[in-house]
Amino acid sequence: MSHCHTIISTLRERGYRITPQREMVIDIIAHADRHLSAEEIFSALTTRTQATNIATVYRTLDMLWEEGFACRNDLSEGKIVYATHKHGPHIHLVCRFCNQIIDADLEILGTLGEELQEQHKFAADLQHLSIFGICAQCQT
Amino acid sequence: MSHCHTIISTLRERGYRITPQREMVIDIIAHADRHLSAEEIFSALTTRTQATNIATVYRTLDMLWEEGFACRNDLSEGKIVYATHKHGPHIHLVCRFCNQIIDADLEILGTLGEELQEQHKFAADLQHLSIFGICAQCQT
DNA sequence: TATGTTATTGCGAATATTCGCAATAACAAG
DNA sequence: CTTGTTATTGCGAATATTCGCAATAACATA
Repeated sequence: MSHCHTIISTLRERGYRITPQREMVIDIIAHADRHLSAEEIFSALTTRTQATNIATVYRTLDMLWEEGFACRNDLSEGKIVYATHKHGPHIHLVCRFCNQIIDADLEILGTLGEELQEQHKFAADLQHLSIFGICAQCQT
Repeated sequence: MSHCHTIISTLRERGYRITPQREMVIDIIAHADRHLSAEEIFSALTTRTQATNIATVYRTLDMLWEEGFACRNDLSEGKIVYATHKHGPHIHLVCRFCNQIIDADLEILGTLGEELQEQHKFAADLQHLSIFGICAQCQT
């Protein structure tokens, strides 16, 4: 089953209604090779259908983010960008210069989740974690 | 030397000009007991002076964030909030329900910084790290 | 398949954030 | 203290994001 269909059937199981708009938004960000802004997603959407609206795009993206299927990064350049979590949970290394996103395995965090729970009674959602910094190419 | 003055003199050393507006914004967020939105900071500012503007507030907050003196969190509730890093670098545990921010010591991350450098050649800026999740009170 | 419930959409308005540019003011140097 | 350079401000416009509400449509049930 493709990545899109996995997301869609999971959403259905969780009680969400699957609308064409939601399917198309999921399809667009799942097949993008980089993070997209809401405006970019909206304009990709309008090439497929006129029955759409930017507010719906924002709502869908928020929902996907809350359900753990998209990441959401304020790159401090006037907009927020979105992408799907393609291959299961992982953390995002966001380059401040080129805005490239590198995926890293969750296990690099070691016992961080347990430690936060022990020391601060905090249930961390590490699947949403984005770490800002500078990537290899931009360190020159 | 107070926390505000430390920030201000460091900014001056780094070549920034210190304006009354900047001093007041720093003072406001440094003495707040929680994260403030730009609008809240702006209205606190207008009680002190009329010579001010919301765009300047945003620009000052961005600058403080870039220089590592403020954190900046998209709480996904329609606005971004800001606060100073009061007692040296630390990470922020942000509760998704009550928006409370808990400070945690950087050392809880262990060797994460080194590992990211080794495995991904990524120079992580861990002083800006915010981890979302659910705090103790909201876990009931 | 037809129907009822209610989540979701589209729209327009409200709010939040950034941008461009001319005027101002911080501060280094004389 | 005065002057020159130029970073910073204030303003208004542009853009980005959210909100309220009536109309629509997804889907469970019969």
